[in-house]
Amino acid sequence: MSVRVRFAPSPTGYLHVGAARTALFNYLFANHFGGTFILRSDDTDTERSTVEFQTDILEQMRWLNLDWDEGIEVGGPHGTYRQSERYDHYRDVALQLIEEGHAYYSLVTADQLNVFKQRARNTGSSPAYDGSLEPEPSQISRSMLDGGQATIRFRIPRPGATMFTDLVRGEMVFDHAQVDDFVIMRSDFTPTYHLASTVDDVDYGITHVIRGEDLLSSTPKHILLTKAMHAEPATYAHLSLLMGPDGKKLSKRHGDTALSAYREAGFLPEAMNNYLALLGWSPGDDETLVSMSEMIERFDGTAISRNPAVFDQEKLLWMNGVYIREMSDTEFVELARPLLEADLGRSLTGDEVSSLAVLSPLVKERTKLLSEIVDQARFVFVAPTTYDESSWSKVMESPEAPIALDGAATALKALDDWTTEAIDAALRGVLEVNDLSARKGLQPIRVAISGSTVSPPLFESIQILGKDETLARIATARALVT
RNA sequence: GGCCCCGUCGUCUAGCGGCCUAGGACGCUGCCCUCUCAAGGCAGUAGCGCCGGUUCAAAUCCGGUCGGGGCUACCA
Repeated sequence: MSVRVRFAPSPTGYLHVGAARTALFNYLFANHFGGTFILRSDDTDTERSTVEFQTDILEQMRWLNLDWDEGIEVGGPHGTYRQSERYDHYRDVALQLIEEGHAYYSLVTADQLNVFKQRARNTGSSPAYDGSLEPEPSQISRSMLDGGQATIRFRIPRPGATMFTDLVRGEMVFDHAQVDDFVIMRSDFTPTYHLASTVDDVDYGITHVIRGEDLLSSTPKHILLTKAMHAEPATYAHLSLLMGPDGKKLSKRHGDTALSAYREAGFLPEAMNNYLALLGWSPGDDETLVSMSEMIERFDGTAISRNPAVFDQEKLLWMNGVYIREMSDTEFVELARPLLEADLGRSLTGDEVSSLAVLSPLVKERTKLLSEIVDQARFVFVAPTTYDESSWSKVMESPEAPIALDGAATALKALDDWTTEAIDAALRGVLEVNDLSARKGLQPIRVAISGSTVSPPLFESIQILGKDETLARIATARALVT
């Protein structure tokens, strides 16, 4: 039987990094076994679900290149893959479960349940609702059921226990005394997550359910439901949760959790995938940098870690830098150009695009975030209007500054061969004549042309800038030096 | 409170009874390279939560303990 897995987020929030990792693991697992990766929308929470969130989820999935073979928007043999459009079907299943004695109309109130749970807490017994508060069937009237009061609950067989082998955690046993007679249909006759999700897993032929550990204790419910539907339960794999730097479950207060925020900050999807994969999975052989195809080849679901992982932005940042450095200059220009144009508020001319291409390998080397490119490269396209304050006071107020600037102006003006090598030689000549160290003599020039003591390599920068522009900037800065 | 999961450097992890004086990566520190910043090279820093047991031998197996996390909704 071929592998069929699904990622089934509920559109009640943006796609966050933890969910993205779950999606990734499902994707890798499916592709490793040549199976099918399905994207479904578990949107039974009509109160909190929004199209905005749904759109974000699809957008981020596509950005990460986690292509799904079946599901939302791409279609498949099971309709729209949105639970909100299958309510009739879930009702039929629920009614069938009642008919077969696996479920019942429940009239217990929230208040009664609270008392029940509180008493259980006080006596130290199980707080799982066992159906003991329901009225005698003979006392249930038609009007009670039609009055919108009744929910439908699944009847947990008691005594009993559910056992299953979790792919990452091994043998699991849950005593039914600890499992609630849970609601499968709300009083407004809409299905809950447990029902809809399980019905879909059965209908769609899901073979492996790979999801977060927060659903581990709900698994007995899903297995019992599946069996009540006369189906074979899937194999389950529960992934540990992602934590914030303080060891608490990753949430907004730890900073960005929305994947879109990482995209906007300038992270590459390749880096994101690589980093996320390492959170809870080991490719073996002490390797850290793993391409998507290598991950697919190695990910068979066996090397998944059981312990929770802290989402470490520092390492992600490092990895992003690695991926940026590894990309071709052409790719880099393609990514950098729109960023620069947005910053400048205009299109780049053909000559400017050429300059960017020459500059690319230099900027690429010192970029960890795509968003940093603009600050590094802007000076090539527009002369500094202000100078970085600390840069200026550090080098332009030194006694060497005017000497260096004047020397450079003279030497460069006389230079006809505008190559990096010639510029290098000319400027070093200036250093020698004036007995200046490279540090003392070159930094003023750097500040003059780039506005800062930090910039791409000087000689290359000057070469790209051109003679006229370079001399103009040196003159402008020189006029401000006393 | 009940049930469940987890516990190796600060962080992600390798480790499946002797190969471990515990390996790799990020970070951090120092040195080298160097026109700045990066990148790169080299070196260093730091860990098996604790207690007991099994064994000739335990990070690895068992029990307990402590700590962290999850679930305990007509949310998913």
